[in-house]
Amino acid sequence: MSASKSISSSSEDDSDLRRGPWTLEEDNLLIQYIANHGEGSWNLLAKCSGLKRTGKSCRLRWLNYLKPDVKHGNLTPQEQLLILELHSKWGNSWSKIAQHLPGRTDNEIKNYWRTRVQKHAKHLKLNPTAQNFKKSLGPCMNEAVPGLDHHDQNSDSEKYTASCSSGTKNISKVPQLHFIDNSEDSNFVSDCYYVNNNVYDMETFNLATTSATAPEEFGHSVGDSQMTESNWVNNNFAGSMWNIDELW
DNA sequence: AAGTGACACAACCGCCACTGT
DNA sequence: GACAGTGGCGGTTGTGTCACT
Repeated sequence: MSASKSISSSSEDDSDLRRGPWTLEEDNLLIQYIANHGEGSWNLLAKCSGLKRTGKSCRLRWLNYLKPDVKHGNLTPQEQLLILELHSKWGNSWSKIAQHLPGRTDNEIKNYWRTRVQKHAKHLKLNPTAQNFKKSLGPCMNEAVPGLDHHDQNSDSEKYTASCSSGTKNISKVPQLHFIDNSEDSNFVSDCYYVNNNVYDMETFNLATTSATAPEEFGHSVGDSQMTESNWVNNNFAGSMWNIDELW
């Protein structure tokens, strides 16, 4: 957008646009502008702020990275579980899922799903979108969620304890759901989730714990008898089962 | 120590829905 | 009612970093 460019054609406007990673300077410009004028009107923002970016790009940068309440850093086990739950419920409606994970963006969740969950599902020779995968997740996940809305409203701060923590990119150091490929580890039955010594059967999602943990140990009261074993997902599972040291 | 492969993340693209004119 | 513009969403790709050989 140099002054020397007096000839303005649409193609030239396009070529004048910056792409690729944002610089610190651009970030500051965007932050400053939004601080003064607020969010929204992204195209106008893009024009008036002096940024050589599209409105879309500005919006994306702000929402996914610069916005103050955006959490950076690793997804907590609770968040990971929630994503699994919500995805089993809503599919790839990332923005919808993101609404239930304060501070997390749809982009981040989408990335998480694609890079980890989907990949591991592939290793398991399951299509996460396929019927059997959903089926295996669905019943217990759906059952595990009844309090979901209510969680969202009441316990955000306690449930979502994600911190920005390290800021390092070494995600693998964080406790995560482990999807063990049985082709590599013959100790595991096929189609199982393996989480912290517990094996979760993909077919029924029964808890076949190797640590002799009875379902009732999760200390929940389940009104619905058919979901007794599955409710670990939503209750103490996340809170008590995850132990970084044990996992690593 | 160097090279290679895998992984995670940021950003872009295209499409769709909504709103205002 | 039709059209144009804008914003939002989901899918995809490119790049940088890390781990392993």
